[in-house]
Amino acid sequence: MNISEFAKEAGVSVSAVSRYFNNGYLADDKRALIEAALERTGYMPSYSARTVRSKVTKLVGVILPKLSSESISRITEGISEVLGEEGFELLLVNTANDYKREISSLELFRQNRVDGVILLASVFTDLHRSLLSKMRVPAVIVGQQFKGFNCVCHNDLGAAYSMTKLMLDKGACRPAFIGANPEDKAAGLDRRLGFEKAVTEAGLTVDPKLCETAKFSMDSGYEKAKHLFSGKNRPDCLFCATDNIAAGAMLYCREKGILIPDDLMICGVGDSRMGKMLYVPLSSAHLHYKTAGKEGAKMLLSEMKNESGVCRIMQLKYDISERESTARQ
Amino acid sequence: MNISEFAKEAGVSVSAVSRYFNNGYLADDKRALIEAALERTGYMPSYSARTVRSKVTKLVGVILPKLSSESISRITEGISEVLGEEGFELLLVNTANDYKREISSLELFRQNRVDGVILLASVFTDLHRSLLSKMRVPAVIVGQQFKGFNCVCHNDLGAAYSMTKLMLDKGACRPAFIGANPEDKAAGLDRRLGFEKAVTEAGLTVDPKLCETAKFSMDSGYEKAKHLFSGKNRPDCLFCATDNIAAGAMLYCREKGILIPDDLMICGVGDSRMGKMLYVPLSSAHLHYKTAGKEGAKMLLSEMKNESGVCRIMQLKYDISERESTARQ
DNA sequence: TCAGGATATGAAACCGATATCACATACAGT
DNA sequence: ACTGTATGTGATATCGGTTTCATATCCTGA
Repeated sequence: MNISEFAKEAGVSVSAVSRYFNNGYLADDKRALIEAALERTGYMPSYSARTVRSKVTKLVGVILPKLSSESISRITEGISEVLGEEGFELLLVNTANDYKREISSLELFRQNRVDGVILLASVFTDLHRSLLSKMRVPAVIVGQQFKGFNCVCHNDLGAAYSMTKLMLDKGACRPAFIGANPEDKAAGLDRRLGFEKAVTEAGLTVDPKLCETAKFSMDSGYEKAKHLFSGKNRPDCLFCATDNIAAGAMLYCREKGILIPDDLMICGVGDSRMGKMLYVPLSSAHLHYKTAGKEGAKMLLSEMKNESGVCRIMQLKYDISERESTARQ
Repeated sequence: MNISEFAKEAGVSVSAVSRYFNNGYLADDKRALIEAALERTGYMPSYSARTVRSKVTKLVGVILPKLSSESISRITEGISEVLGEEGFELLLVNTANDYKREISSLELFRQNRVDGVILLASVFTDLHRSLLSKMRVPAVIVGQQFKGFNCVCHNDLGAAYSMTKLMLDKGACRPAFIGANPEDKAAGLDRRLGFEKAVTEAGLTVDPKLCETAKFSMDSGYEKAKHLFSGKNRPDCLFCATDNIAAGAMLYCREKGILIPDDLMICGVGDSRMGKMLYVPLSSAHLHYKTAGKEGAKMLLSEMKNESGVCRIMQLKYDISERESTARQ
């Protein structure tokens, strides 16, 4: 059933029906006629038809590298909360860390499908940049800083620095590092730089043999920890770029009888629910993921309202959650 | 730029452009002309305009009660994987466990916005039923069994039964229970019934004083465990409806020096990543969440292809992950 | 040679809404 | 009485595509 059939059924004009759904001028008697007919027929205006003419989709495209990750799902929750309040729905694309899908989703969103785009991704390339600037709707990047675009990001360098410093201040002198792919500027490169800054500032040198690059998984953390402890120079503290990596490393320590924090202090980033529950509660940098999602959504909303054109960058603060894994005297 | 402007720019007819994007008959020379103009202009056909006429949205609505939950994000990942392969996008609604938003989303999806709907919800009412049957597109429910509709669900009763039996078989004789809201048929009622079945079969009786109802959170598990241990009749084994609840209970035990598994065996349901990493690794029923999502998506796909009209129910099996928390001799 | 299918084409109707327009009425202020 | 503003109305153009239709050409096999 379309609007003209429905209008006939209700005994009003097509325009009246359209006005009913769009808060235009409408007399009460017509309103009642329409409501009665609505009861009888269950008519619903077609979303795409109204979008063709009005150009308003009330939809925001969200591109994610993964779904079942605590940090990402928290960010998404923040996004969904803020946009939901404003009547926006989410068109979600899970790229499964596939570069091609990231690109093809950005292409997809050029078909006037969405009023705005929020992009979470780990590695940014020139192709991203070119597609983002071709975009006809506002876009916000969450979790990474990408020059020339609207961003909400964390202070990854600071967080890594503080956590490493925390351990060095307690007397550790052979710091080890398990990080992520340095092409990922936030979780990979910046956290590495933060670690290195703290080590250097403490008057120590970064031992390349005590630095590993892992994937974002517990298994990978376990393997890299094994590798770290196979060398001669045994570390006495370990900074991991994520809590998951740290959890894997701790699993290895538990198996091998390496005592935490006595033999090895260890900390992560992200302050996951799991970290608090490990056999030794994990010290971690608390990043405000949900806030990042919320702020990203707010930034997008304001971009969608006025075409400010000014590019904004927001960096969120972090907190230090100190627990037993670094509780050495 | 619209299709007729673009057609003029490319030097072909509007029909030719439409055919180019829809694999109709088209001569190679026109194809080349169009591709060249595409390079020059970056033209993209409007999604909503094509949807008005063709009725195909290539979109599936997914209604979730929450985003940042491991089980739900796993299900969603399964859904997204299968539908993504078939070229569908997800229109995601996070209801934040708000009953009204569940209903309003179902309303939303009646505007010809999606080709199908997947619904995850905890509590089902007559209103859900009535809206689902008014739906003009196929729908599949994941995680609950709801008579008369397509469902993919877990064997919650069996899982709870097996986990409880596991502990009783090891000699426990004062079984306790921390469950979820019984209006949630799957995680609340069925898991309770499974617990009760195992207890009764073992020749024991269910002690109401050893049965609590918690929320789906660690904090709530902690509180309910405290309450359980405040009574005179101390339990020697504890079945929790979720791993999160179990983790909270274990936290309490750790604080109070209640030894696991010696003083208290404990197990959960869901086999979360966290459960394996707790200070005593948690025994749990492994539910195949991602598979549930995948199967739900496949079921929806087949419904969207042919209007079978037959209602199907698929119940997935579960596995038992036995770990130290029930390792009593 | 001719029937008939596959390929190819562009004009025009159509999808189901909203926006515009010209116009009607009621009522307040001058 | 006259003007201006807010409210209310329905016919119709319009949004940007797809589908239909009438028609043309090429090739194959009988």
